[in-house]
Amino acid sequence: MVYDFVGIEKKWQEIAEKKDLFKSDLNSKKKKFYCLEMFPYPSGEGLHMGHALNYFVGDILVRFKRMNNFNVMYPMGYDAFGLPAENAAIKAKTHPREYTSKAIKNFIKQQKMMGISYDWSKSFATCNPEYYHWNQYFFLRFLEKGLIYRKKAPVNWCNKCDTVLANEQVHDGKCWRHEDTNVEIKHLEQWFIKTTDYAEELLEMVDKLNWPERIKIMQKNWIGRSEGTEILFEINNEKWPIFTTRPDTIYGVTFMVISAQHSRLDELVTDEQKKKVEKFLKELKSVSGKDLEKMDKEGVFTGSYAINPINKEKVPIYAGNFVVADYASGMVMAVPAHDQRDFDFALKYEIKMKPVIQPVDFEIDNLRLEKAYKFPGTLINSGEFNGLDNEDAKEKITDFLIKKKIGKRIVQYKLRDWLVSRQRYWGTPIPVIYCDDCGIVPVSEKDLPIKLPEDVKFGKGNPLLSNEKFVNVKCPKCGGKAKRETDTMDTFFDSSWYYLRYLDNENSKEPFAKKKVDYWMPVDQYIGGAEHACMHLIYARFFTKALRDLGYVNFNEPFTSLFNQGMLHASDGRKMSKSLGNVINPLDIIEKYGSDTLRLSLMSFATPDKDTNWDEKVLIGSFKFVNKIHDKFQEIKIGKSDKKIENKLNKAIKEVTNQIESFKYNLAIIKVRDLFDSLKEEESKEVLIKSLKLLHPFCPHLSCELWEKIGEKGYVGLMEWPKVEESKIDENLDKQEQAIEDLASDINHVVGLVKEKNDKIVKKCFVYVLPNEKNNFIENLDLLKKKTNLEIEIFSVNDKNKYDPDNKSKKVKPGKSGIYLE
RNA sequence: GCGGGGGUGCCGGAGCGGUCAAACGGGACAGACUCAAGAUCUGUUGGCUUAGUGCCUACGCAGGUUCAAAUCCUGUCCCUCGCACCA
Repeated sequence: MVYDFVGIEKKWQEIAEKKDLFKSDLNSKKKKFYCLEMFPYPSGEGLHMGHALNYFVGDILVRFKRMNNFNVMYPMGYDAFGLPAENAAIKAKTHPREYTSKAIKNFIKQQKMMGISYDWSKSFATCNPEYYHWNQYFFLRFLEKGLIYRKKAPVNWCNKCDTVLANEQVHDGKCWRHEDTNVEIKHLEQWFIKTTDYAEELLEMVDKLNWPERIKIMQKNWIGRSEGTEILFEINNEKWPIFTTRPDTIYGVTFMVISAQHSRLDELVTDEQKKKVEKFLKELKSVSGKDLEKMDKEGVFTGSYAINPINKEKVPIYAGNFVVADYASGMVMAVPAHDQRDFDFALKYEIKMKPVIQPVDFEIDNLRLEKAYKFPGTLINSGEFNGLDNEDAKEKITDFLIKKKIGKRIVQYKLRDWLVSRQRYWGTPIPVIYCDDCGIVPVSEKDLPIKLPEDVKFGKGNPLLSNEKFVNVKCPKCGGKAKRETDTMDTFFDSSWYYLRYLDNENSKEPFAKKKVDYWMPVDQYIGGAEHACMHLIYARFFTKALRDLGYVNFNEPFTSLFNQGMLHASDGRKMSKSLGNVINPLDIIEKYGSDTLRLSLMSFATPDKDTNWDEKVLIGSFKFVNKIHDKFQEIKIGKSDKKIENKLNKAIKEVTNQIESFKYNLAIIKVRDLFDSLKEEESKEVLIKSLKLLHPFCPHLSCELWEKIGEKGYVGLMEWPKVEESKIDENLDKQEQAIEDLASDINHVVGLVKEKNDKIVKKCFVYVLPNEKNNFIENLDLLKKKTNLEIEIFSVNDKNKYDPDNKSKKVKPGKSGIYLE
């Protein structure tokens, strides 16, 4: 009978939807399990294979958890704001809202066709005012709390996006969305969120998370904690703090470098040097258009000097391209003898070097240095600290500076505050009004949501500026003329708390009811790609902590466990992308083979966390299997099962359970397949029921169909997961099976030899076995015949009437039978 | 440069101290079924050797630890991903 996967899959999808089978239940007595996949960005292209992989990983787990008596929350929504949609809409000459809602409809249709068991009643899209209302609400709360502030700062600007970017959105000096576009530094006044307030906690709690190690490492590196000393250098009678992790080298300072982007650079530039500095800054801009990687360390003398507080030495201050403006104080003390960057710079500009650490194995003082010496040693040229071990000296010198009130111990982080304003249309309007008299005035809460106006002109610059009704408002404080903020929020703001909104998505009074969030949160299993390690996953963690401190939630971390599915590349090993023309659309596969086959294939050809290349061949094995068992169940008789299958079944239950729990779906599928391959034409109802339950997470539609076929009622996916019956697991049965395998393999081997050597065609096989083993072979005679394709006769060695012309029964040992062929 | 992950048979990919010439799938070859094809089922698929044995060579390369290594350690090469002048 033909396996009509299209009809079967549609049938069961409709049943699930009509009966609302996957609805979560706030009042359940069961243990809760909140499973979440990173919500997609609905593009016009529809779902890609990576989405499919992501959702299958989650759906398998969820179906398994439901069957294991968990009250499951499994929602899906759409990260619908954002630049790509805005750009795509402009290109298609349509409105972003229209473009997005079309894309979302398409996504939903595709996700339903995949048979993912979401509770659709929880869904929402972030571009709707019912959602972004609460973005604005939280923005105001943060503003109130001092967690959001506005400042002029050197910010990253992408010319293609026409907007500023957060630090996290700059990869390799390029825009995260435009690999070919260098990010420019602009000095602009922007909104920032004080993520750095939580740097320490974000770092500390990483270790407690059940997340992939590499993600944790990436976050730790991103947060980048380092301990050091802040030292006050005197410049033009003013104290300037600088940060160093090497206070032990302070006597070796021969110059200072201030970042070329430093906001106070001007103060240091003397009139004589002004032209040179300006020239340098100009050149710097043109250089930034080239390859940042190959950029040399360059700089220019500012004309000013700093006084080293420890020895009162006067050292020149340079402006340099290699100093990061917004890390620590944006200026460094340079110790060319012991830091490679400073060394390179000093060499280039012929600045003197002064070694202050004496290595153990050579005389540094008498050597012309070829590179900086960065290793341990003893202090020299360092006044009263001479002779100290340098590690020791770090402490002693810092203590000394503290005592003199010219230094302190501080901790620095690489993590920057989160720049959240964007000069684009398709995002949440920032609820702030600028009044000439009152300054920055937050929009009153009762006026929320500030709706994104539909009527705008797209072109150069922020489209919101084109709607005067939106822009020109009265000041809420004084009633005078005022202008509305036209920047919108970074869409990462939207995705920082969406997991909370699912739990109460229809609430119009508050972002969510605390009671519901208390029950469901934190997310027990989060699933998504690794590309968000240092963006979404940091923002969401930050947001949770901020909400906790504002009293909205009572937990510390949003995502207890995280699973990263591997990257699925095209068959040529390259990224799947439209421009390369190597994209495989999951829908095409589903139409051709069915969603169960796609799921089974994606999950069985490698562990799901491994990066893989797509290969259409992987479908073949799964498709064969699915067809095979479909056919098998058309004929199957319900009756009795033997001990062998019960042994296999129970072992499978045990193993599959463990393997699903550890995401080793590929191995679980092997066991399930082996089990189904072993089912005979007649099996007991119990065996069939349990087997179908094991199959269900991997082939939800087919398992339902076969469930019905064997006369069972209800939905398999809501039945209880089978329990292992240890008493039915019998190692002896495995051994017996192994004995048959071994014998068959021996016979085949010898048949081969005989054929080769004597050119003899074997017709019959006589087997001599120990009396206690004979039964097993007799019982499995058919199997032996099948495997060897021979007539077989079995004799016990003590059988006096046995036919044994070559006396092969002499060879018989326990576990080893004699064979005679003729 | 720093930090992750990885290099396994014709291919994809398990395995992560002994039970490993290495799960499972694909492919190839052979056989059964069939008028025939497909599907299905069975077997074979590193080399030599052998009436079912024994040996050799193998898990990127080179060493080492161990009675024993695909599995542990060291070095090295290659691929891949993330961060990148953070003082």
